[in-house]
Amino acid sequence: MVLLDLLGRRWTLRVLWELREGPLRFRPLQEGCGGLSPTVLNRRLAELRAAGIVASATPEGYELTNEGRKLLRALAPLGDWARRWAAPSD
Amino acid sequence: MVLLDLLGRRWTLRVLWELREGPLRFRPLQEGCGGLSPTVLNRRLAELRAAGIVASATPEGYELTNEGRKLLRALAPLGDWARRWAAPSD
DNA sequence: TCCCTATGCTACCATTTTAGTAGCAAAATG
DNA sequence: CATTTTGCTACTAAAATGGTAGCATAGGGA
Repeated sequence: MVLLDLLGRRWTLRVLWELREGPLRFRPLQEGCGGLSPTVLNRRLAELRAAGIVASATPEGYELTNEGRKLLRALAPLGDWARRWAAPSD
Repeated sequence: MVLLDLLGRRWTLRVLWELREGPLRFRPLQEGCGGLSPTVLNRRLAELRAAGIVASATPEGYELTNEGRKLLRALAPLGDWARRWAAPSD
């Protein structure tokens, strides 16, 4: 599972998550991720761009490609699970 | 997303993946993950047990809890996406 | 009993990854 | 020009991971 290797890196999933509602520029994205270092953010962006999941910075900022949006949709059930999981009263 | 923090650690997703078909003992699990160090495997197992996703070693070995199985099902669309993604000819 | 194996797990240290801060070059704005 | 914002890199320290060895316990023969 090459995918697990890519997604199984710190901040990768989080970056995708931050981009779920539209383009973001470098620094807003950085802050959205809780202020991760530009070093790592840039590395993750490079990896995600190489994988065709995130598009290079347009005038609007970084955004998901079509593939990226599909990936995010594939991740949706995970979000549902997480909500129930975070609520121990269920 | 606390979940992203947990899953966004090396080998976490992989460990879940390895346990998808049934219980595994420590060393087989280690080998299934490509020979990751027992240090990290043990840490990941501890985290997953604390999260209620993996059950402590029974006589059969480690296995997913009900929650863990649900999580794996939530991860299934991800696997589908990954297959298409890994095949650029699609 | 003793020996052998397998179990889960920890100690130790080297390597890799990430964090944290500063700062650069290019483009846009005034 | 001066200023701001852009994406991004350099640098060092901290943290995570990798790799190997080994422990304590439990079980199974001889």
